[in-house]
Order: sequence, then C-alpha cells, then structure tokens
Amino acid sequence: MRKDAVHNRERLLRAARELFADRGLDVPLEEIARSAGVSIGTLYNRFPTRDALVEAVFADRAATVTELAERALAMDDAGEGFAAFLTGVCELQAADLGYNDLAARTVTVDGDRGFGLMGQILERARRSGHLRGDVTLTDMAFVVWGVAATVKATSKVAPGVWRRHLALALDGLRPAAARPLPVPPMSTEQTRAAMREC
Amino acid sequence: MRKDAVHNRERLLRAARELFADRGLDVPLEEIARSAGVSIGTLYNRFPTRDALVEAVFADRAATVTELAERALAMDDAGEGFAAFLTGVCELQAADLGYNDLAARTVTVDGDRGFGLMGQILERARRSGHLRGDVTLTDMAFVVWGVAATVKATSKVAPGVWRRHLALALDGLRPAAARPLPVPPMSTEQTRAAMREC
DNA sequence: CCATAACTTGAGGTTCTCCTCAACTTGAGA
DNA sequence: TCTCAAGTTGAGGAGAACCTCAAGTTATGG
Repeated sequence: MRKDAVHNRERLLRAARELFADRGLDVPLEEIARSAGVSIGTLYNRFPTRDALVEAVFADRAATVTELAERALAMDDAGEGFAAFLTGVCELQAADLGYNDLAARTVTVDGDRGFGLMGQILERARRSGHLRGDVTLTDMAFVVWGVAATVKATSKVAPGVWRRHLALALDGLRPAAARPLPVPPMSTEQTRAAMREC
Repeated sequence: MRKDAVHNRERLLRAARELFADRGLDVPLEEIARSAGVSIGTLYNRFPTRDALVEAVFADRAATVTELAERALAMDDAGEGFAAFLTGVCELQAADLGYNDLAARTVTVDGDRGFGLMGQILERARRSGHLRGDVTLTDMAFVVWGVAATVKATSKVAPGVWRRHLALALDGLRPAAARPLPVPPMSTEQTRAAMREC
C-alpha cells in the first residue's frame, strides 16, 4: 500500500472513531470523509461497506473484552469478578456511543472465546453463591441491551447514571432477591437472531 | 367535518395503528396512506405532522396507564400492586411496537396525573417494605428503557422473554438484594431531557 | 338540482444518504 | 527522470422519505 494511502486510511479511522464515539454508528459516511479531509470516493476505496469501517474502528474491542473477562476470572472473589466484568463492558459502552450501538449486537455472543469465558465467569459466580442459579448466559443480553438504552438516552444529559441502572440490574442477579422467573431463557439461536435485529 | 372525511380519518387511524404496532413508530407515512387506501395528501390534511398522527393513535394510552395505576393502588398488597403496575405498562409495550417506542419517551413522566399516581405506588411499596428505600421515581425509566430495548430486539424472535427481563429488574428493586447505589438518581429535568433524546 | 365549501389527489420539488466511475493526480521503482 | 500502477476526486445517478399545492371531485344545505 502506498504511503499516502496509509495516511488517508488512518485519517479516516481517526475521524470515524471520533464521530462514532460521539453520535453512534449511523453517522453519514460523507461526514466522516469530510471530517477526515478526504473525498467520499477515498472512503469507499478503503472501506467498501459501512460494516468494514465499523469493524476496522472497533477491531480492538473484542480483545479488550476478552482481557476484561480474563481479569475477572483472575479475581479472588467470584462475585466481584462477575460484577467487574459487566461493569467493564458497560464502561466501554458508556465511553463510546458507537460501541454502545455495536455491543447490543455482538458482545454477549462475541466469537467463541469471549462467549466461553463469560460462561466461566457466570458459572464461577453461581457456584460461589454470588449469582442466582436460574440465570443463563443469554440473560446477560438484558443487561447489555438495558444499559445500552439508558446510555443512549442519558449520555448527553446525565452521563453517569447508567451506573445506577447497572447496579440495580446486578442486584437483580443476586440470589438474595430471587423469585422464580416466569419464562424460560432465550436459546443461543434466539439471542443471536435478536441481536441481528439491532 | 364531512362524512367522507371522518371515514378517511378512521381508515388512516386504523392503518397507522396496525403498522405502528407491527413495526414501530418510524413507518413511512406514505405507506400508512397507501395501506389506508387514501392519498398522502389526505393524510397530511388530517394530520399535519407525524406527531399529530402518533398522538391520535395512542390517545387512549394515557388513560389506560392511569387506570393501571389506580388498579395497582387498589390492591391489598403494595408490593404486588407495584409489580402489577410495571408489568401492565410493559405488557402494553410488548403488545405494540409503536407504543414501545413511545413509552420510552413519555410513560414515566406522563403529564401530571400518571406521574403522581406512580409516585404513590412507589411510596406505598416502599413503606410496606417491598421496595428498596433508595430508588426514586426517575429510576423507573430504567425499567421502561430496558424492557423497551429487549422488546424491540426480541419481539419477532422470542416474543415472551421480556417478562424474564422484567422479572430480573423487579428483583433488583427489592430490598433483599439491595447494595448501595453508586450515583444519585436523575433529576426530573434530566429524566425529561433524556426522554426527549429517544 | 345547484352552488360552494370541504375534501381528495398525486405529480413533483426538496432533502438526505448511498454509492459509482471516468478523469485526473501522484508515489515510487527502474 | 520517466512510467504507470496505485490512489484520489467529486459530480451525479439512484432511491427513500418528506411535504406542498394547483387542479379536480364530492358532500351537503338551501
């Protein structure tokens, strides 16, 4: 790849990163190009689809989430680990409206590694009595969707309140207050399909 | 108003009701007109803005919610009343993707009556020990936003699971599992502003 | 049955975003 | 320095949704 091409690619990624973070994933591509000081044609040269751009911008996130998961598993207290993991993911969401949009359709079932690790975090928390026995991996989608909605509504107006929403959600996942759940959890397939709807 | 005008108005409302329910509030107006068997011009004659149409379609909902609230207050068990009220609101959301969109920006602070009644429901549940002491009226927005997000994602793919999300949320509102909340609640003004963002 | 106010119609202007491609420019290897 | 593959450009076509308004149609009171 030519030097100027590399340069432009970087400018595009920088611009996209910034605009996505501030306004979510549906910023007009032309605006990204303009903000990068590059023509719309160049943007399409480097990133043939919006998804390609989004993927490039958030390429690092999967690793970040995996790292969060590993750190959570390394913690002594399984309950704290569980909370820390979800808090970490939500912090990523709150810090970037683009990732907030993205999380709702990827995080919980992301690839295989992340999914597996998250299963372990849950299992460990459950075993040690910090997590109610009747919640499953797919229920974590509720937390992500819920916080995503709150972040979207409040990020400009009450930037920290999502923590309150998350805290309430976490309290609902503890055994102490558990009441029987009224319907069975989503299957993995249903969860995947639901995320496609976002 | 002329007889045919009344008739067309009704056809428009019927069509809008159906399309909103099925696909949410952002159905193209032209599609509503077409589905009502009427021209786009007529639609604009009757409803100069989208909001006017939305308001007409969901005019009854405010009363329904008030009625839900009154019924909740009439229940013997304050905790059950509280749960029944939120469940009722969420049932309205799940039954109609249009109202699901709308609820996120009106329900909690709707007018004055609904707001006041909801405050009473909360207060009563708190007094009787069924609701943790540190949640406020504005926190109810989290429940509505959260369930709205889940409904939107799952309604076509796992129609009942929102009940599971709601059950977990309600458990988080009980005193049993309460841990100190990390940040203060939204002010009424912040809540109102956040709803405008939807 | 007539006059007319009320109503309906839909083509078309506007705006927005997406995406393409023919013409031009430039970096870098020979 | 020269050549040309690699890269850039931006006007403009396509499509979706919004909204208007001049021309035509129809209900209704007299």
